[in-house]
Amino acid sequence: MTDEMRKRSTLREVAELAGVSMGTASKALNDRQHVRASTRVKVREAAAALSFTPNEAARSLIGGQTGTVGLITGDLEGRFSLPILMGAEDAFGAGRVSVLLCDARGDTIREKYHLDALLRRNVDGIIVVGSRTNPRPRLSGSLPVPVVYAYAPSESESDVSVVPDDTGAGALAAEHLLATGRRRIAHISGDPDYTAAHERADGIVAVLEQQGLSLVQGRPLFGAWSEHWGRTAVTRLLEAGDEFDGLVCGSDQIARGALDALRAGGRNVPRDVGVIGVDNWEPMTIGAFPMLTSVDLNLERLGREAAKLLFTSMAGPATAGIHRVHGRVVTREST
Amino acid sequence: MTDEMRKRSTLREVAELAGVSMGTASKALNDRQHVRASTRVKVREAAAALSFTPNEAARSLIGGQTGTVGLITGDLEGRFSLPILMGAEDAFGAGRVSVLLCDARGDTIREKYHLDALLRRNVDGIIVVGSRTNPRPRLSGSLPVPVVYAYAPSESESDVSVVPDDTGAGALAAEHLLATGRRRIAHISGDPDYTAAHERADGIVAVLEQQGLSLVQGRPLFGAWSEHWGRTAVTRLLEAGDEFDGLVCGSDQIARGALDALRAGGRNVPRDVGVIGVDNWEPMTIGAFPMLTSVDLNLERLGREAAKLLFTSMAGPATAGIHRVHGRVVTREST
DNA sequence: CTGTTAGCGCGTTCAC
DNA sequence: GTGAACGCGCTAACAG
Repeated sequence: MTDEMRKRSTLREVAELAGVSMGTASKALNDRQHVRASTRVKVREAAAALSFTPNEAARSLIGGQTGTVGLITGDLEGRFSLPILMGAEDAFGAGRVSVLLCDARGDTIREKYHLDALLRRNVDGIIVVGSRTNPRPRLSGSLPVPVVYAYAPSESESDVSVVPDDTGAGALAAEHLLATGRRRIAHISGDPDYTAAHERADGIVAVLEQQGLSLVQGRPLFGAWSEHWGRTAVTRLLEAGDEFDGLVCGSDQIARGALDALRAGGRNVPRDVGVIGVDNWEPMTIGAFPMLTSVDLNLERLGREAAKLLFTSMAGPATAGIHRVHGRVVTREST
Repeated sequence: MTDEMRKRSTLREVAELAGVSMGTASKALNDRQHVRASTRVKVREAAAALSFTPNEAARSLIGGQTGTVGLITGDLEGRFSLPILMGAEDAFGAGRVSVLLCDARGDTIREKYHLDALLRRNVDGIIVVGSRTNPRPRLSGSLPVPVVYAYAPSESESDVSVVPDDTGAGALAAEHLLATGRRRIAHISGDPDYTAAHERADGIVAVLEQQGLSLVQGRPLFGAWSEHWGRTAVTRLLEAGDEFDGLVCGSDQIARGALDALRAGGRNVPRDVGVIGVDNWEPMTIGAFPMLTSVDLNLERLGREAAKLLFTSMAGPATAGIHRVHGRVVTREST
């Protein structure tokens, strides 16, 4: 661009400017012993004058570690990857570790491609983020670095995986509705191809059964993770005439549609029906009218957990298997 | 973890296994000349057997380039950063360049911190993504690598910036409403601290004036980028009794709130009022009822543009100043 | 065509 | 307390 294309300065230049040898300069800058205080100051000043930044490539060539981890995601929107990224930065301590983010777009070929790029760059570890919680095939080949699977667990039990506790999330939602006095509870969820849809439903049903209750219509209504489906499903429920006073929606988007249809059907939320969603996706929950109660899956925590597990895996073996991160209910106006 | 902790193999090992020297092995693997075909095959096989991946750190130590760019974002949600990330991957060719993503969370201290980390890692270039289109201070210091500012332009004209064409977006929205026969057009927008709010309004007003028209109520209603504000503002408009048949909303979220309030006020969309938003954020637009027409700011294109500009900056000076990326109207049911 | 050598920038021995 | 020498893994230039 302009004047800013200052060439990067090297340790040798710093040493020359300070009038010492490279070895001394190195020690001075890295806070090592056997350097006189006055020399240290001289070197530091020289480094500052040249705005010297050590070359990580050279450094990692020696140490074998790069201070870099790879994050391969299949999650286009970043709804899951970004909290995980932020969690990773938190867990590692910002600056100490940098994150290489690759978007595989759910494509195995691209995934392999990015994996190669990450290995060439000698990442110290890899986090693989899925776009749904269905188990996924492990990364192919035997890798020279630890891998942690986040959101979508690996099919292999010997891998380390961190997933949201979807069964628990369903249970939390059901318990919350029961606690607010609802007894006739319906459940609308998304695409039945998603493991999460079934697990959340299982969690709900288990809680209801403990109270001798069952779902309105006897089963969940599966469809799609969309507002449209939320409207359609509620309309059907209303037409069927099965009265209900509590509604668990498989996602906040479904819940938004449900709120619309309930209002259109003359039902007041929360007076006539309590509604709870899952995800606690704020643009959806805060924007809703009334504001939507939702189960937060604690994805940032999931991200931090994944980062911590990767961190321990980098030192030695970490506990293999599936780690579950619990959610929490965020209460708003709809219940 | 388990057996997979295979040590990384080096070129020397490949060379030994293939029974050649390192130099030859290097040439063979890098498709360089002066290697017999049979030798090349032998080396390749050895490399495959050891699942050898070249060490980029060593390679970049020689070439001075790391094949890595930094992306510093202040955009928490990733609404802008991720399209830009994907655009960058597209533009560079996936795998050739990897992206280090840092989240500065709008904090100057963190930004400086991450900048340092990126420089230590010898990135070939940096893209800075803002969370709003207001001009922002340039990265401090004279940097040894090119920088491109995306979404939020640099305050300095001598930097390279890429921003959405907000004035144009407003104009597109107004033109679209006029084209569908609306004449009495109101405009609800977000936080007036955002440059984007004013520019979009300017674009709308300019188009209306060309037709001898002006905004209902004579000026835009500024507030917040929320559904709540959309509802409030429309309610006020309806109460004021100023009739309108077209409504430009500064964001899709505002538009969602507006749709709700219009329905509550007995107005049919699109029959009585045509509504158009900005962002084309699909969870919002597709989920709306009726589905929302919106101006797409073409952020992926903005991302690709930023990546291309960075790419050219890496070779030589690129055109300084602010580059604007035009939006487009995505027509749905609300107009 | 293939092998040998030097050196990228840095940290870490060792001698001094 | 300081400096010189070696090597991390790789490529480039030259020698054979």
